[in-house]
Amino acid sequence: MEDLFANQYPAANSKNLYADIILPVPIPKWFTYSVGLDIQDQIGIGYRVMVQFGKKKILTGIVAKVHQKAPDVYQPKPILDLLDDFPVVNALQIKFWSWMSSYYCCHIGEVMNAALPSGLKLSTESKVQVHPDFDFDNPGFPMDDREILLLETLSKHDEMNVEQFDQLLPGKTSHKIIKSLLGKGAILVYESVREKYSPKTEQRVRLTSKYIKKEGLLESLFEDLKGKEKQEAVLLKYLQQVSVFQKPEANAKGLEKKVLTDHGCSPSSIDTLVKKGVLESFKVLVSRFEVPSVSDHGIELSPVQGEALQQIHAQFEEKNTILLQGITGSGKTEIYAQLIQDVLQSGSQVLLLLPEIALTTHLVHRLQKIFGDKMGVFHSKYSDNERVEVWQGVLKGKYNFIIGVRSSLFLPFDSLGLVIVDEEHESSYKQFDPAPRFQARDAAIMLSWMHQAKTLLGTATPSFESYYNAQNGKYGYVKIDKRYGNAELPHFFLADILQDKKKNLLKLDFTRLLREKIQTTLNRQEQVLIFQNRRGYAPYISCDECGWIPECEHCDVSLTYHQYQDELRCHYCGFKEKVPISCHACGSQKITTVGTGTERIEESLSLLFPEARIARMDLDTTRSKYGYQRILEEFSAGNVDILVGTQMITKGLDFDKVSLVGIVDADRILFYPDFRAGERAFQQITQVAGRSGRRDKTGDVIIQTRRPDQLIFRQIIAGNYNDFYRLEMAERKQFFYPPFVKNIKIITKHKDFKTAETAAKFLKNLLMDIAAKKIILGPEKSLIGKIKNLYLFEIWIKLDRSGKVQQFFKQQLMDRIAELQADKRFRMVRFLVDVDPY
DNA sequence: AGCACGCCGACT
DNA sequence: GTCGGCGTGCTC
Repeated sequence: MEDLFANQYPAANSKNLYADIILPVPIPKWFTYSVGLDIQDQIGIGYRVMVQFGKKKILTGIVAKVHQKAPDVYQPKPILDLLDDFPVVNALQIKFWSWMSSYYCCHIGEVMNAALPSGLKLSTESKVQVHPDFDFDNPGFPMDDREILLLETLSKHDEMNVEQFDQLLPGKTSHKIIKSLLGKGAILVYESVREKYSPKTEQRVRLTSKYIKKEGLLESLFEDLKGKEKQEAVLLKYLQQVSVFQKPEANAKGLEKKVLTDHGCSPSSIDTLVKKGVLESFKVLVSRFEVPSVSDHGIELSPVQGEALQQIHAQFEEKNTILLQGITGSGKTEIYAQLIQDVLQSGSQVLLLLPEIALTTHLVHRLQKIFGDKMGVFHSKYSDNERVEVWQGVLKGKYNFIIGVRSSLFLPFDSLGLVIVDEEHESSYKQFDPAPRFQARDAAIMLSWMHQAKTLLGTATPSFESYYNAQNGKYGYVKIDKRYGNAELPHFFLADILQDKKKNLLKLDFTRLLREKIQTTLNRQEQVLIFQNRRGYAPYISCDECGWIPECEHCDVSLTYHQYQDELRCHYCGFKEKVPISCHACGSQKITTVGTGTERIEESLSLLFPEARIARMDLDTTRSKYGYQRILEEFSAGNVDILVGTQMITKGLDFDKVSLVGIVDADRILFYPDFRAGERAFQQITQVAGRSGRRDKTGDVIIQTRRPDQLIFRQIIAGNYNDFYRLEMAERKQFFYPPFVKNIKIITKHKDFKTAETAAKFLKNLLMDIAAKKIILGPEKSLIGKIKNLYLFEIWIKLDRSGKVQQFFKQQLMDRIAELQADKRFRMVRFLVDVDPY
């Protein structure tokens, strides 16, 4: 197709204004378009524009920069349309995006994709129409059956989109036919933009004003309605719900139609009254969020909390970021609430980041009670329309306090005063796929700095990075080591799995100690949490005769057995298959499950404690929007005695009746081939242990392990973070691990093993030449060597911490990757760059 | 990432 | 012959 806008170039160029546009394409370039005279006065940073990209594609992008520097090698295309009266994105956001793209080595278009709710990203679709000049009886060219079918279908509709034709005709033939018909002038093809966000509306009715203004009219109306019982009922119901004479303004607001129909009024009789001019029907825009009532719950701080708050205020005088280490149950929520209130009163905005799992819990409800409709919630399970509404809410100043998951960093804040990152150690703050592969805690600190705001990192078990920064004075540091109301820390017990096994005391993965403790807890009518960080029934199944293990066809992993659906599943690509009846290698029928997942734990518990009510919380039981909430509510209502779960149960559960926490297999957490394994084990065990015992009760924690001699257990039990930190840090320093170096991981991905490997080797050689203080490890096959039929190789880079070195190296790195991708051997290789990987 | 262009096999 | 495969180059 020819360039439709070729004739517009000269006019658009006459005043030489250009705009750099961020487009949602993964191309590491800026795209400069010319700004037409008609929009030159209006256009600015953050406006959405429509541009032609390539030969026919129309995209919406965001203006990143307006300038007068003409591109010297090409003639820019004009901006087709300015879509907004006000910018949807502010200059600070653009700055934040561009920081993120350069720090995390990705394209700014990818950041934009992550940042904008897709409701704001207008897309175009190709529409097809019969050409107005086309005459069916006299087409002027011979038509085949498919062309006739297509044209006939098309003439029955005003317009159709290309996807509809794909359903009409088999295969991909429709595209071809559309093209040929277009050439013959029988049809028109054009791009149409569609706004995806649709506001929610509500149908309401009200009494027309004449019945209120004119006395007696209503009485005579009832006369007229005699015998028409249904209509009479509608009217009576309305008058009962809305006191139209006492409060005329109430009538103006009307009544939701649904209220009438819910009370048994028929929709048709309502419509009749509307036709008669008695009622009038109208639509109003409503929010998708229920407005919680603000109950003026004051915030009350205990002396310990008050003391911590004082310290925070004092340290914010000098430091921009503070690490608040408060043990589980020390009441960080109240401190947050007080800080938030102070900042809101000064007129600034506040962002509170939470890991996704913690977002449905009581913390949100607590804060909602205090801050009411000033507070917006941004959840990852929200629909796109809901996200747009939160976005608009921030933009219009309806919400000045947002509590949300990591993507809420991208909301259009213009004057943040405080960012709080709760559970700052949580590894889910790191996004891996897709790019941008950002660490939300670190990005929050940057965002905060751009707003000249303060950042508070809260946790019971700090990440090594944050603790290190607190120790060396870069961050402030405040510690609370008393539980709220002086509740005591739980008692820890180590249960030796191997010992019990030898003595035949291990039953279905449970040691005698854990079984006995569960029983006594149940007898006291208290609740139990059982932690097992592995979902499914069993990690894998295996043939007793020859040891054959079913593996995924597309990935380099064994399949996990899920008993509930009686199938084998790949946790990496979602592949499923029926459980084999006999071994594929030797034909034996003796196939048994190996290892233990949450499903199996649930089953074992029901065998060991048949009278107990047991529930399970893991990815499989919480997929739906309110999945977590349902299980948590059941648990907190006391309808469940034992809750089994993965790390999900370590977050935000605050239940008074939990007095026992059991960790089925602590070794699974500890012995993991990763330098952070120790740190993670300390955090996870401490976190889950913190769920045991509240207020006046002291809880118990049972850790089952094969290696009770491990030093880390003693440190966890003593709550001695400091000792643990010191020892672990010495090791990290010795072996060049973060926070002493900056890690960058590069993954090459390709469908051939050899190509993926060679690409990685070539890249490594190129990287060795970069003049920067670094250590390069690999390439090595990834831990999981193949995922979704793509082979994976990894290169690890340990880089000097200085900002200058990092910036230089990253720039070089991206250049070298571009260089390699230009080589046709590696064209199909994907290079993933992961800065500060987990 | 899409998408069009271009050069080779297997069918009416 | 042509239809349709996917290698390769480009997008302001």
